[in-house]
Amino acid sequence: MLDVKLIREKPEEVRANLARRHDPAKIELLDHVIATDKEWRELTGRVNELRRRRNEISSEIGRVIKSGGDASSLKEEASSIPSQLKELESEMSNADERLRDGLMRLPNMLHESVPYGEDDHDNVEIRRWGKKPEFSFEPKSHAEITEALGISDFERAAKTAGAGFYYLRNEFALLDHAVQRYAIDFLLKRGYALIEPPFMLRRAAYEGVTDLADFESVMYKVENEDLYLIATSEHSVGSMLMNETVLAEDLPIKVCGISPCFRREIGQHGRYTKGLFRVHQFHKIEQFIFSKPEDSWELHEELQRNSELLYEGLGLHYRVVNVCTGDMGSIASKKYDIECWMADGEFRETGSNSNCTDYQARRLNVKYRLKEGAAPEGFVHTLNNTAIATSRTMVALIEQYQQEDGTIRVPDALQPYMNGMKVIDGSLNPLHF
RNA sequence: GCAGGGGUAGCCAAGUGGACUACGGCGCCAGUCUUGAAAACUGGUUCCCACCCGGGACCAUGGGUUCGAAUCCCAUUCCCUGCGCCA
Repeated sequence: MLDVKLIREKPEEVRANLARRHDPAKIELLDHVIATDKEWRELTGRVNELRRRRNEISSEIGRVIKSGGDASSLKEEASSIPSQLKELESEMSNADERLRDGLMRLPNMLHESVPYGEDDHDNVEIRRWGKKPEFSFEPKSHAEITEALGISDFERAAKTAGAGFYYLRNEFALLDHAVQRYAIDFLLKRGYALIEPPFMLRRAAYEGVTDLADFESVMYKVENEDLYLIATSEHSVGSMLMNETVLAEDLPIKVCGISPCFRREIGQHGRYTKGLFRVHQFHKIEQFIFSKPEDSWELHEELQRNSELLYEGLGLHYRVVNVCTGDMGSIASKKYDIECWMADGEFRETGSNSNCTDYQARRLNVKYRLKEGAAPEGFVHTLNNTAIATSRTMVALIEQYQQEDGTIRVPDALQPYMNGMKVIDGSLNPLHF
């Protein structure tokens, strides 16, 4: 959420920033917010004036009664106020609700280093690591490879849960855990606190961390409960400090969040949906940081280095793109995506690194103070970055490490987490169906 | 799930319809004093509107009763204790 004062004081700055997004609806929304804010302030003034009168008369009544006098004429004068007040207050809270709703839908201010562009084609590649894998044979997709090895079963998952689900078997399930432990150990060594958070959140917490439109297209809701399955541990880790004021000396708070992630992925059918690339559930090791405002841009780069080192440790060929203005979601101020090379020759997103500045913190009301006992200094900044999303990382691993005989080489860094296994060949406790 | 007790500012804590402008203490900020610091004293400490005076809101959250609610009523939520259930 943006600071409404920024919108009041520098509306042209906000408008110019919004214009970079190629989304005229957001400009209209800004105008709506400005008008609603004006309306709200006017109503607030009238309500406060009426309340002042009521308070005056009421305390006068109190004084008269205490001194044994007759307050009935004063009471009569006061009796008309509550109904007037109630009407004005309901107008005011209506305006307040519309203002808040508008503010919750206005996106974050984009950082000046975000490249201008219309959609993901305009994202700017800033780095490429490793070599494109060379094969003496026609490389296959991870779905083909793993089904042939008997370690994945997408068909039966479609039968029992629908498209976008999977049964991972034996080496594949082990690989899922191996990449998680690999990422966890990497972050533990760097001082990140390990947190396994709630896998469901209430709406009030959720609204603080996510774009409201996501509720329609992304979130699974639990029936008859005010609970939503989390789409990433970013959401439950981020909302952990909701309505709290932390000490500056405790910042930055660096967290390694681990959780399953659940996503409906409405409207994504047909977009590279075969196999494990786009699924309704996966595991993710997430990096999350609460920081002082002045530190967030440096920490954004630290998070980026962490992700790249993780992929380099796995020997995966990847590139980094600076996400352009037209491809940016509403929460982040700046975002880097990491894209790994896949067997069809394309680089596809496997992770995403965002500096959300104070946008989430203002929604969640997470502040910091300089000393114990001091008044709050301001809102913290929040950052989040994928460490490893198991599904997509495994797609890249399997497709880049596939061998001509249909087996998959296990990267050195993962072998300790795979009980020393060097090659995945489907021989671990095979299932004959 | 049932029964009882509770939630007051950064922390502790008083307050059961009008003296609440929420007592008091600790912490924190500023000033006075001091070579400097401590102590002492004075003012301040959350949010909103106006920002010059000032006004409004906030006692877990949301409603209600009343001229007036931290205080009374209802719902929700969280914590504690006991019982029940349970991996």
